[in-house]
Amino acid sequence: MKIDPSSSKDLSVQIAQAIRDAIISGSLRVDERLPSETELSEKFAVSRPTVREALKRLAAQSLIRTQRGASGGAFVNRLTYEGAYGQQITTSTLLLSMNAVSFETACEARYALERACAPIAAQRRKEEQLGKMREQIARQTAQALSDEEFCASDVAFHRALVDAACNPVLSYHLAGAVEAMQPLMNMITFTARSRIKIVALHHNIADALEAQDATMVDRDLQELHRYTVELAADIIAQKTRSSA
Amino acid sequence: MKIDPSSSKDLSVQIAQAIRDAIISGSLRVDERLPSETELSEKFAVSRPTVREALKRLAAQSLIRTQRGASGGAFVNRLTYEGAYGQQITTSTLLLSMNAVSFETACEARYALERACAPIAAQRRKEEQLGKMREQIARQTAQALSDEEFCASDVAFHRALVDAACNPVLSYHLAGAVEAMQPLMNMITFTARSRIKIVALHHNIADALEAQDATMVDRDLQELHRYTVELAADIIAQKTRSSA
DNA sequence: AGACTTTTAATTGTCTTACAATTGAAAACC
DNA sequence: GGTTTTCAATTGTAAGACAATTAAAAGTCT
Repeated sequence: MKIDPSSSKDLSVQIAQAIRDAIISGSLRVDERLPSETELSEKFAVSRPTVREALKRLAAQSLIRTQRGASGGAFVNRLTYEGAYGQQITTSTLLLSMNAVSFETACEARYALERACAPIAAQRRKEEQLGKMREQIARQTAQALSDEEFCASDVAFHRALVDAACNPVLSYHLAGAVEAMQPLMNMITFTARSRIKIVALHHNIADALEAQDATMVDRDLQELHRYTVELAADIIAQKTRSSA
Repeated sequence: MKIDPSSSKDLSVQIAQAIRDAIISGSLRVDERLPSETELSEKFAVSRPTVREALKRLAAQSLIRTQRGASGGAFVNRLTYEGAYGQQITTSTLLLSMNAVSFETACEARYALERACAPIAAQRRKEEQLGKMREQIARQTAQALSDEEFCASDVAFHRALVDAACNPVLSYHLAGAVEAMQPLMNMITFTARSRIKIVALHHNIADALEAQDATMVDRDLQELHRYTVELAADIIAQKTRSSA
């Protein structure tokens, strides 16, 4: 672990990089304790605030966690699926919100990926995910939900569908695609009629999944995709009209 | 912008969160300059090192960039696709390496997602991506590549395939799935015979894409998936034999 | 001896002050 | 007017101090 003080890069960046490399290469294992901040500052020949800035960088990526007190210190984090989901979702959401991605583009990506999960999900679906899906359908049907709540329930339904594939890596990749759409979906106002149609499709999907009919699931997802884009197009048309 | 000093959370975490929220909500716009560290420390009533730790957290997520000198400071970053790709890939790679994901699981996710791009790619493929694919095929055929180089070229080929769908959101999501497999793929030794088979499939894929034959692309990707898993299974069997 | 309490030492979190390095802009000069 | 110099603002880094936290060690009582 050495750094180059003459490099153009900031010291805290170099130190963070050095520790990151040590973690990735495996020379620092999960749950292993890093040297104390004082020791690190001696090792790298920098001040403690500089070491701390480096550690905060790593903490922001949840590569390490810190604990106070005797026998405290910085520890290498296991990157859990839950943690990775979170990072994935915030990055995806930010990417979409900052780059003026069209609704069509984001929606196309989302449904393409979701349809990829469908055949696997149809094959492996368990009672647990089917239950979650039906639970969300019930929410969407019975209760008087706001548009935001309806949208959140929609996301929960689709996540259950993805999870039904029983492939955590797939769930991880899809998390970003599905959740990041939520801010865009929130712009849509779901009328009573459109809700009925969406819930009906959700019903079909859950039934088809239970019957392990991958073709049917795919068809309904396609229809849901088409209909969602149609709804969004209506909203945009309305806005254009009102501003004209 | 206020924070709660009595909260159980660290001040630098709270400050980072406050600024992050301001960015996400849009009250801080892209390329806008944040107040100087001194001003922030007065505003939040904390010391400058604490503010700095907060800023480093944000910089680690590339939400901001800093510049020294007069008229320097911290600026809100636009999260570019390139930047997001990078974060996506490192997170995905770390997730796979730290969680003992089986080759089959990761491979299934990757090919399922890639096959989702195929129909769109077949429809929209441009000369540019076809060229890149053929270029990588040529590399894989002609030159004497190490296993790592062959593998890297393979990744480049598949990224070109994904990019052919002309949907940057899709490319972003796939970047993690494809690139994160590389460390796992690097464990495979590609014999002359297996290379010939893989390159033949790449050829078929490129041809089918040019002919806009989505069905054929899908079939070849399935075969590539099957063959890759078979190769990996051989390696694992060899290792088990040699250790027994 | 065993359970409970107190002390202690290690470690991170934060503050203060200071100086170095960088850089754009204003001022001075030719 | 153009060039150079100076300056001031800002981030980067350093050093030292104290507060807060926490686990372990030491002490104490039953």
